This record gives sequence, structure tokens and C-alpha cells, in this order.
Amino acid sequence: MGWESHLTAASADIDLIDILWRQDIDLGAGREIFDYSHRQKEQDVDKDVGDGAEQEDTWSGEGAEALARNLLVDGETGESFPAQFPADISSITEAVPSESEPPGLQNNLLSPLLTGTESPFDLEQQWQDLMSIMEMQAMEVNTSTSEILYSAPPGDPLSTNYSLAPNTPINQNVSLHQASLGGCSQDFSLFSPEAESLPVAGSSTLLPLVPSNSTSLNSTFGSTNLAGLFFPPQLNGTANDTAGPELPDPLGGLLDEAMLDEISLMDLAIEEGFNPVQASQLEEEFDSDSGLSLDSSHSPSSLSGSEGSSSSSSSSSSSSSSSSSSSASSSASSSFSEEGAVGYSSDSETLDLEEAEGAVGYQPEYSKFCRMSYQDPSQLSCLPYLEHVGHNHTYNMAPSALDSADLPPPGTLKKGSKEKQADFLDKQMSRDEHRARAMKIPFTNDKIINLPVEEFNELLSKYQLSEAQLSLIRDIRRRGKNKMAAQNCRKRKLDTILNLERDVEDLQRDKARLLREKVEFLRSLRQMKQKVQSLYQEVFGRLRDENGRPYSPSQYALQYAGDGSVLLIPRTLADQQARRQERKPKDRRK
DNA sequence: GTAGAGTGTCATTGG
DNA sequence: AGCCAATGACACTCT
Repeated sequence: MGWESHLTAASADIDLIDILWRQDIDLGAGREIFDYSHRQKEQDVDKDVGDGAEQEDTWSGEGAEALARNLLVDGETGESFPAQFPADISSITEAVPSESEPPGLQNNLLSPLLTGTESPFDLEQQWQDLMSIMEMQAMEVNTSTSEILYSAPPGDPLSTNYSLAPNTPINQNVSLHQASLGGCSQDFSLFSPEAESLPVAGSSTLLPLVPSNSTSLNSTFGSTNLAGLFFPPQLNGTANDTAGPELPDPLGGLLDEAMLDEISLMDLAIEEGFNPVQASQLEEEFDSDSGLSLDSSHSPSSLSGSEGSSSSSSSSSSSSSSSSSSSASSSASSSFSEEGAVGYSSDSETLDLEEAEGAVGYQPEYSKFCRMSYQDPSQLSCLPYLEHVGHNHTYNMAPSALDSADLPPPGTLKKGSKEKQADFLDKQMSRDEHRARAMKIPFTNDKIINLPVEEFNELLSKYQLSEAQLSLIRDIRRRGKNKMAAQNCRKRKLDTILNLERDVEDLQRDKARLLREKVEFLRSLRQMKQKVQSLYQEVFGRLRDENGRPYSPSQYALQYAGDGSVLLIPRTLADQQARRQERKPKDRRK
């Protein structure tokens, strides 16, 4: 109760203070000095803003996640479609010189690799189309490029035989290469650069293959060391009967890691707003985070306009006023004579015209200028400071002694009953201009605001001014400078936002490009692996023992030595190496 | 009636 | 110490 009465008394005091304040006892006194509710409102606003932002973030995060789970999105059209696996058919047939192959053996060796190599060519076409679309759209991170890596139709022969099996989890320890070997009808060990280090010298079964014998190998790869190029050390001797598909594959590991990266990339790509819905979500996130509206920067012109900080803000209507105002303010020294008049012309404060015109230092041209600028908004663009003139801040029923004395209360004034022509003209003057006139300040507001300190002081010394006049002049100067500063500040804020948006777009572009390159590398890697496999089978199929019979793939395997030679070793030996290599990466992880 | 944008103003801070 | 620019916060008007 006591507190309430105190509040009542306080509000009465506020009213009284308000009246006194309107009489402009102290022309420089701010109204908020007496505003008791000032801080309370501030706290309420802060609380509301915090809650709103939190909610929005939660929502946008869930939405993007849901989209990422279910749909791919065409970066060009924004159309959503179910995930599909565009088959990546490498040129297996190129790598397999079929004219020299013993038909039976070739079928036996290559059948797992060649299964369905013809049927997916339409899928290959889809892949090529997709890639071309992506190349044309530098900005677009089509999520399908990510999906390619880990979503494939069950019947895809490539994914079944070689890599990226559709049912293979991303982090499962089954590599592309293992999958391909596992699909073979025979168990092969692969070329190994470590074959030289094996105790094969003493093995009578070890048959070194002279490089000259493998003409097809050299014709395909030249003198390239395939071991170094395609098969890191741990690759050797991977597949055997016991190990099965669980053998590690260095390339597979690489791809697994790549695919893991793709998960995050895809999520990011989806969040990046490459379709309109998600774009709007992203924008809303920006809006809520910044606490500022980005509507202006979302206009089509904003992107190009944001190229430079000086021009960025002119691209949007909202920022243009502030930017041009501030840009003019930067050259205020040369144009201040206009600024002072303009800067306060938006305020509408009725004042006795006769008194105003009779005031010392009043300039008719000045008034004319204001009138013109107010009535013809199109001319405001020529004078940046005038762009906001159309804004009628009628709230400033100002703390001017003469104003409050001569005028009815703000409520009645607001109704427009007294809005006559003279009032209309007066509206073009700012509150401080009215005050200055009322106080008979003998020079213009623009001089007050824009003169350098020394000249300003010199000007003041020329006149015999009362304390109230001096106080008002100082306030006018302070407010005028602060007004310009605020305009500059707002312009800078907008520019910063626009620049940040541009940076985000650049980063998105870079990310899209890197993602495309990554997909390309993975694709070529897969192709090379398939070629190597084809060559392996071709070479192995041509080998004959001393009796002219082919070697059994279950008993022998080829290993590729570091010097370019290819060795035929017993499969048991290859299996040992495979196990040895299998342990190394595990130990490394520990 | 309400929300958001735009603007002017004040208080504060740091150069 | 005084001046000034920058900026957050608020009030107010307009749409």
C-alpha cells in the first residue's frame, strides 16, 4: 500500500515535472531524467527478446534437420526428391582388353566386376547431368552430391560389386575395396609394395613376373608405379577365404572418412539454404540473432549492392537513407549549410510563425528550402540528408517554453484540427530550429552544429547571449552532431550486416566448390580402382604354370612390388601379410 | 490494435 | 578537462 501511494505521488510528481519540463525551464534537460519507468521497460524488453530468439533457433534447427533426413533438394529448382544413387560407372571396359582374353577365364575372373556394367549407363548419364548442373551453378551445393556417396538403389551393380554398398553403414569397417574383392568369385590378394620385404626369396613357389610380360599393364599405366599410386602398404593381401569382407582397405578407409565428412557437409549444405524454404529459415536465424531486420538486404539487389561497403547500403531502400545521410555527413564540412536545415526538418513542431520570422538571424531562403524539400520528396535524393524528411515525428511536442505555452496539448494537436498552412510550413522545421527561433538565436542551426569548435566559440563570442540561449545552442549542437553520428552508426551497422552476408555467400560458394571437387576425386578414385582390378584379373588370368595351366586364384595371388615388378605369391603368404597389415591401423588408432 | 521500420535523442564510453 | 565519435537503448511516428 505504501509503495502504491508512493507510486501515485511519484506519478503526480512526474506530471508536474513534465509540465515544468514542457515549459523548458532547462532547455537541455532530457525527458528521461524524470522517467521512472525507464529502466523497468528496458528489462522487460530484454526478457522478451531473449525468449523469442531462443524459440526461433530451436525451430529452425529442427526444421533443417528434418529436411536433411528425408529429402534431397535440387539446388536449381528447389525441388525436393527422394534420395537416389546415380551410378558411377567407370570405364571398366576400357581397362579390360577383352580381345586377348580367354573367354572362359575372363568370365570367371571378371564376372563380378562386369556384372551389370551396361545397364547402369543411364544412371551414369544422370550422374553426368547432375555434375554438369553443379558446375554451372557455382553457388549450388546440391545435396544429391552428398547423397551419392551413401545412398544407392539396392540394385545398383556398382555399389554392390565395388563400393558404397547400399546397405553399408558409413562408419562400418568395410571399405570400397573390400566390397569389391568380396564380390569376386575368386579370392585375390592385391598388389603389394611390401612384397619385397616378404621372405619370398626362399620360396620356390614364388614366381616373379617380369614387367615386360605384363604388357597390358604397362600399356595402360605406362611406367607408373601402381603400388604407390593405388595401394598404400596396408592394402596388400587383403582378401582371402578366412578374412572375408572384413579386411581393411586403405582406400576404403579414406572413402569412409570422406563419407563421414559428407554427412556433415550434407547437413551444412541443407542448412545453407539452397532451396527457398531452407534459405528463409537461415535468414530468420540471422534475423533473430542479429536483432536487426535484414529485409532490405534480402532484396535481389542487395547481393550485388553489398560488393562494397560504400555502395552496399544504397542497394536497399531501408539502408539508402541512412547510408546516404551518413555519406553526406562525412562531407559535412562542405555541405553543412544544408544539413542543419534538413536534419531537423522532419520534426513537426508548430510555432508562431510571426515570432519565428521575426527572430534574429532567421533566413527566408532557409525556410523556402525546407519547404521545397518537404513538398517534393523526389528531390530529397539529391540531398542525402533530406531522404528521411517525409518522416513526420510529431511526437516531439517539445520541451520548448514557447511551444508549450502557445500550443494546445499534444493530443489535440495530433488530431490535425489546427493543421493549417502555416502549421504545415512549420512542420518542416525541426524542434531545435523552433527552439532556436523562439529563443532568438542569431545564427542558423547548421552553423551551430557544423562549425568547428573554434569557429563555433568565436561565433558565440560575437553575440551577447543569455545563459538560456547558450544552453540551447550547446544542446542543438550536441543533438545535431549526435543525430549525424547515429545515422553514421546505423549505416555502418547495415554495411556490416551486408558484408557479413556477402562473406557467408562466399564461404558457401567455396564450400560448394570443394564439395564438388571432392566428389570428383572420389569418382576418379573409384574408376582407377576398378581399372586396377580389371588389370589384376587380366594379368592373373594370363599366367600359366610350367605345365601351361592357369594358376588357381584360391592358391595364388599377385603382389605388386615397389619397383614396379609383379610377384606371384602363395595365397597363404598373402593372407599373412593381410593380417599383418590389418593390425597396423588398429594399433595406430590406439 | 499490433509489429516492424525509421528516426531522433540521451547516456555512456573511449580516443 | 573538454571535445567528439560511436553506440546501446529508448521513445515516438508511420506504415
